[in-house]
Amino acid sequence: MTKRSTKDRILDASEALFARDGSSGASLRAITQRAKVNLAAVHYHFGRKDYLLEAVLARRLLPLNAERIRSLEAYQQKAGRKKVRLENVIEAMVGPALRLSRDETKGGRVFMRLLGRLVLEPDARVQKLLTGQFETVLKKFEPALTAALPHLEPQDFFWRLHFLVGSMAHTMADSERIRLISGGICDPDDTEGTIQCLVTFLCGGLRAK
Amino acid sequence: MTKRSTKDRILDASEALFARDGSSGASLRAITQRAKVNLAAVHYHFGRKDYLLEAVLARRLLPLNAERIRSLEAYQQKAGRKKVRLENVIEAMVGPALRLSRDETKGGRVFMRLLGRLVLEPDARVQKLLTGQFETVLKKFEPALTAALPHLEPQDFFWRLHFLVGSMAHTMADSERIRLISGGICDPDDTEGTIQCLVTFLCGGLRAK
DNA sequence: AATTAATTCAAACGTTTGTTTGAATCATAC
DNA sequence: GTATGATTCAAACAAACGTTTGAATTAATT
Repeated sequence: MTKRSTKDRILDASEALFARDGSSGASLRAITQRAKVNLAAVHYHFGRKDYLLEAVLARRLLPLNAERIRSLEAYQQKAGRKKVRLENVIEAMVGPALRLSRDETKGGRVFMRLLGRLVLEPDARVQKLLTGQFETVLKKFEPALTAALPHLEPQDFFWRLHFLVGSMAHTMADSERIRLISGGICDPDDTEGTIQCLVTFLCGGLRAK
Repeated sequence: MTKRSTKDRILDASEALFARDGSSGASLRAITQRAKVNLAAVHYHFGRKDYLLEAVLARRLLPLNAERIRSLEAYQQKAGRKKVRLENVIEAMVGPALRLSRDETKGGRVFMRLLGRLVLEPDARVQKLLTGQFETVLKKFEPALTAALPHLEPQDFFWRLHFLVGSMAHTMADSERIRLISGGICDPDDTEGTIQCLVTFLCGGLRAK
């Protein structure tokens, strides 16, 4: 077991504490203490607390969105000249995110909770990063989505996309509440089952008259 | 124009700044300055910062959930011995919340953004208040929901309820993003249109095979 | 009008915050 | 092995934080 670098240890600890306590609630002292690292190391490697938060975000988000696009392109290749089924488009969109949210070796739940919190944080730099990433993904997905939903007017299209994002974000960010309110009937650790359930729900909603 | 009481001014300012900066990011000094009130007034009226946050929350949440239940009961009365249509059950659930989220005289957008942030905040007291309120509402709605969705297995039932909450919360909390990503096509200020669009989507998702 | 209670106020309390500094330590290359 | 650059470290910085205090002021009651 080779121990992780200072930079990675800081990123891991930041991810956990930003997620738990919020970006202003998590102190650099708590972070460096958890990372077993000197306080000044944060400023040496990342410059400022703000930049640290951005680095935490980018580390997971860029690979995630790359994976989404890769997955969509795989479905498109498999469909050949025919259009991709709605179920597959949606799976390419929410599948990678949900799998990441359940993969503890890559931040998993912790990162998703952080992401959920940051969506509503009005910090300008964070927002720019988030919406920039979202628009990149949307641009890739929009043709496949409109093709699969030809009868949907633009207004309804965008609204339902908005609702989709809400369901997805909530499912990724808050994985334990469902276990509680369902009295143990639902198991958020069953990743593929959750994805299938979510895709069914979303396709039903997207296709609704 | 009779000016509002100290207590109300503090609550209003807290609501705005908690929503904008988070519960730890908003300082009591910023709050009291905005409320044009002495710093110590917060501790005099609310005791501690934590209690202030709870008071902000309770002020809007208790009336909202009362209104939800009242609305459902109105639909039940109108339906007589027949069961209430799914569309109406969902409208009773999301309608009052969305109307509140668009009513600027009652906090409106500001409160909903705060609510969205607090859902992912693990503060024990806040969580207890939130889940307690949610369970009260769910207990009232569950019979009507299962009656309107008789073929749904319990597992799917709870999952879809979870997805519903996500769409609803996201729509209430983040009202301007939709305008941006839709290029102005969608108008979040059209409250009743948004409600109808959301109800349609949710019913489609809930009924999906 | 006098007395009591409720409220507001300026000032200070001790912590904790993000950030900086300059020396000490480590690794690498010559 | 010595010089050079990268990294770590303990210590300190000023600023901002939540909270407390006790006197001043206002409102309510007798």
